[in-house]
Amino acid sequence: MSSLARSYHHGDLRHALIAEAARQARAGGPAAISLREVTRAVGVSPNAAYRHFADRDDLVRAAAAEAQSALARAITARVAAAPPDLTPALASIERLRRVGLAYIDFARTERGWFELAFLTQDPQPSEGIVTLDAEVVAPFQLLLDTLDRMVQTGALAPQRRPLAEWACWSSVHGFADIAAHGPVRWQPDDVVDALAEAVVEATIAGVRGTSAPPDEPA
Amino acid sequence: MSSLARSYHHGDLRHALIAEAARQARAGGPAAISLREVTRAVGVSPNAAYRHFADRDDLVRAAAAEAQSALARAITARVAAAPPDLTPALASIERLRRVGLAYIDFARTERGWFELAFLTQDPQPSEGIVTLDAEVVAPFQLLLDTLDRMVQTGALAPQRRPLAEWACWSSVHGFADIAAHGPVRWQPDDVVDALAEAVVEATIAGVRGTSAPPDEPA
DNA sequence: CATCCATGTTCACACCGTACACACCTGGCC
DNA sequence: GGCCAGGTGTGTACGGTGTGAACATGGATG
Repeated sequence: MSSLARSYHHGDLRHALIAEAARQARAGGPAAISLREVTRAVGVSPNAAYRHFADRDDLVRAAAAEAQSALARAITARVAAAPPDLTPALASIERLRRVGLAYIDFARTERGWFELAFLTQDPQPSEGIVTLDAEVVAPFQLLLDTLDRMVQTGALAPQRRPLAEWACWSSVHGFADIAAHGPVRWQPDDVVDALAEAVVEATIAGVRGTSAPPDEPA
Repeated sequence: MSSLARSYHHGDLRHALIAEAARQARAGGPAAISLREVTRAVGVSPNAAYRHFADRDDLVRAAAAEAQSALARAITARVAAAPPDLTPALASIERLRRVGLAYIDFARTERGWFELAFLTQDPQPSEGIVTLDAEVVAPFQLLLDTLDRMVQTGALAPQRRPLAEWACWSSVHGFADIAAHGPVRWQPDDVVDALAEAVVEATIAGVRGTSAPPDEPA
């Protein structure tokens, strides 16, 4: 029952299907997920998937959760690699910078997962009005925490805290999308890097109310 | 030859197919464009499309151009409706505000076309390095013009002009995408309106470098 | 009138998602 | 131990899709 694999029942088909779906989406995005090909790769008949998912969309959504956590992991890794010898205020600002740059880099290097992670979740929950925090996903929560920490360390004036997450997420997500799908995509990497840095710095300066540097420090 | 329709040759099948494809994408986005259904609606056999497009993707790209010009029209209409009694500097700022809000509104009210307009254009042109302005689409050109006009009227310091288009486009496009696909989508309209306004104002202030509270721990 | 060729048609194929009926294990009952 | 129930995977089938190859048409051109 425990270590006997491949008998007739798979053992943990659900997770195997999700993993394979995520693998396929990595290259071609959500559209590249084929239910038949996923089941084929796992070595099971196409209809076996219907024992674990309502339909193809249901499988894709499960894979999307996987992609979101991959994004969250990329961000936390980059945040953890920050230099340790900073004042609390500067450290919290550095953290925001790293959240933004990691988000953008993820969109560029893992375009398929980025598309997958940002899929429209279909219907609003039956409940009447949804508080935003209710369906917040991990990557967004990381941003909220970071901004809160900036307030604690004095790097962000408390009256600037409200709505700051939208300004930050908008500009970083927007540039990430442009870098992944827009015209910027065909530019050389170092050009995109420079643009990304400029956008993130402008965003940080914008939420803090300090004026952005017109020139780039070498 | 001229007014004889429906004989055997369609007359202007190419444009008819593009129009129908755009019509289908309006509701469900690019994925909702079905080559067979498009040809069916136009009253022609599926493979007739292959006389005018290399494959389905080619048709979708043609429809995407249509969506882009619809976005450009929405923006110019909103810009044209600006109050006429403003100083040049204020008028140019008001114009930037209207470009941003029109972009966001288009994403919310014409989600399918918004997705369609922002499709990844596949391969970079055979030419080595592409200047960005080369493949600039109409909506982006409107933004560039607006920023240039702000410099002319003194509403934007010339040294802040470079890269300003990326800061603006990023945050506005990012919020548009979040409002169209992200969690914000399920919020009541007036909440989204308020957020949109806040994001646009923050973007304008950020680009111009105007903000009140001086708080510099650096 | 004869002919060319762009345009549209027909047939065929492989693939997809999925509904339905059936086959197989496995765990809980007697 | 034997048996039954039900969760899990299979087989078959249907209608949909994009697309290739061969064929038909009919308007423009000699």
